[in-house]
Amino acid sequence: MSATPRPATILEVARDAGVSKTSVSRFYSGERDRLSQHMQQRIAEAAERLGYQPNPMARGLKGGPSGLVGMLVADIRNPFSVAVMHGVEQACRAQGLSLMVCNTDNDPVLERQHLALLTSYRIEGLIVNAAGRHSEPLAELASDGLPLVLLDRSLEGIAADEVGLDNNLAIDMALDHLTEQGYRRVLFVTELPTRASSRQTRVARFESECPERQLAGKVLSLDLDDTTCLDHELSAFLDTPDGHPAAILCGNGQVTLAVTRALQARRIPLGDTGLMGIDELDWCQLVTPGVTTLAQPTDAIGQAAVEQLRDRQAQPIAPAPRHLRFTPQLIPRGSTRREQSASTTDETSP
Amino acid sequence: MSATPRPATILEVARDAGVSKTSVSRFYSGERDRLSQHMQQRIAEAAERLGYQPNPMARGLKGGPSGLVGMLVADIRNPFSVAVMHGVEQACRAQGLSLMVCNTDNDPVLERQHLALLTSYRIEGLIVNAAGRHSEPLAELASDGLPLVLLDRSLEGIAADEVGLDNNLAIDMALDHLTEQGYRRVLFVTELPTRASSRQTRVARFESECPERQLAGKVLSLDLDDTTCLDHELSAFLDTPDGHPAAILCGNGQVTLAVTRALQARRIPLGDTGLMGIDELDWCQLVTPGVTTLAQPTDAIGQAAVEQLRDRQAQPIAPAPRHLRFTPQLIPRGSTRREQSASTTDETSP
DNA sequence: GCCTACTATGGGAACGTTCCCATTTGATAT
DNA sequence: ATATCAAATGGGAACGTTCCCATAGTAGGC
Repeated sequence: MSATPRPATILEVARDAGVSKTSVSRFYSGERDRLSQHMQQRIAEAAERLGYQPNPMARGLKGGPSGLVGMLVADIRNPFSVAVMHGVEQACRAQGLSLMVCNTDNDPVLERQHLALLTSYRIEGLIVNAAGRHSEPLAELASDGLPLVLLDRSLEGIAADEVGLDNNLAIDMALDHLTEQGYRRVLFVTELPTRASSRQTRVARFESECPERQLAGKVLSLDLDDTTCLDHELSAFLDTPDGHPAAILCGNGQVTLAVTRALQARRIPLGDTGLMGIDELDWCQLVTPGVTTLAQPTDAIGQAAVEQLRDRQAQPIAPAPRHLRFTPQLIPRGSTRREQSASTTDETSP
Repeated sequence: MSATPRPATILEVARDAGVSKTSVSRFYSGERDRLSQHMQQRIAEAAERLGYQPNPMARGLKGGPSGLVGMLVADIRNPFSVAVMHGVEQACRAQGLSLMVCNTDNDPVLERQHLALLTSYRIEGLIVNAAGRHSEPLAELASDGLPLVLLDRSLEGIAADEVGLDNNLAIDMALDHLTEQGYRRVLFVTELPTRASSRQTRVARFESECPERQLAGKVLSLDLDDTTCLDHELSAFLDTPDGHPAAILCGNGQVTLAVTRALQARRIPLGDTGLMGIDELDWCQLVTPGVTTLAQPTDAIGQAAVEQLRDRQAQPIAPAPRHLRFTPQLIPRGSTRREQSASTTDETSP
């Protein structure tokens, strides 16, 4: 109905309090200790009266700190990303920072566009969960000195802090668990590893560790949109029993979902054929015997990312990139318990 | 390493092109038709050369259009919210708008805070999926003339556009389906309806429609954190068989998750006891016979929200609030198919 | 030829901050 | 006393835009 009533400005507060705008500015720029008690009180009162709130636009124009942190998420519909984002949010809140999240939908063009938006808003740091192995604009930003944290992957030619799962450890834990449960053949299903370094790391570790454990390991990397391929490869793997119990290890939540669907479509009971996934999901305990997972400490990861940003900001001269690797938590469930499917009773007795 | 190289300004472009900054400004403010062809070309070239990009801060300061749309999400971990958000994003992109999303975590204080941030960035419209029934700051914003769209709920004392599910229709469809499948007793489980109007609408419709269909309806509203309450009430409902087949209707995805967990903990097979949920989720087809759902057209809802915003922006004088109600899609699955377990009316089987 | 009207351009004052540089105190050291 | 210094405050020039209001030219109507 009415036109927007212009919010109070610093000048009005200053007039109302009978002081200079500089003092009010100081009051709001964390230089309160330079002001006398008396002045602080008068400013606080005037500001309260007028409902004053600093205008970040004007602040940003002049080059002051924006209190803004940007976050680039490759796929907002990935529960892992959302969970980490939640951790990031909490940490930002605790630090008095505001978070601006952009979803790139795995599209480099969008990424570029959002990056432009974020930088134009003078973000003080950027947390990236990007697609791809390489990003020109990101590299540029990093070399311009913008504090940067890479989530769950590294990017070629960018020396930035990295926060994520300890991928080697995760694979080791998964293989240990599967070995313990008596599986001797493992199929590692992952999305295209060319798209993310963490996937590559996992694949590499898987390939080097399987022999160590006398496991017959095989890697299947695919585009999740192509479901026929998954079906086909799954059949190929499962239809050559060779007497050894087989298990499938899924590289992330999306894969776990796709594989579980495929298995269910072929009416393959879980447990007998082992199933294990990286990333814990809502439904993992719901689908029949439960799906064993390696849960990532998403909150901790998000929080650590913000902390890294702050550290780097505080440093006058950029320190060497640090890599933080978190330990996953094994949540064992029925999908990797063989004894329950009593058909194959073997060496291990209760 | 190096200090951030200051991006080019409008003045530099103007100098480089040998024109005035006003002309450059016009070039970027959608007034190109006021410029001669020759001038347009020169500006375009100079801008290209210098990699110029308008600074939205400075633009926002002066009061120009920000091209920004804000979105307030009550709970980012709710897949429904994320799905709608995705639709909103797409629509914004198509319109050349930027989206700024804030998660309020169902906290009024946070909501207030984020609202302040968004308004300070001069958003041109706001899409709200808020917690609570009433919001002072929101009401204020709305009466100040900010285009506002309420997602999936209305707010007391706010006359804004609303976009969401046709709740009455949804309840009708659910009850029709359950009746058809032969269920005669229905428990409607919902989160606290005091928190959202859409929940209240659904409850009201449920209560008025059950008698019409000769259904024995009962409403259970609860705080999802309190799992013991759910267990207890579920027992009470299911342990008084009275001979009539019973079903549970879940008010949203979170409830469906909680109820499914509870049922599974008590080893109650689905289908025999009916289960149906509003909101489609990843796992609904995975958990054993499949969970019947009413899927919301989330993309369409998100897109409609942005469209509403644009419409309202275009209108010089605020039109009467419009309410857009979408039709859900019934996805029937095993959890509401009785005949399959019709052989045994026995409830406690291994 | 002169007034008006319109088109294409440019100058400069905002917008609300921050921050550099005063200026005004009062205290302390010489 | 005077010089020095720190603490407390204020004035005013940026920051990069937009937009109001000139200023030229150019055309048409009388």
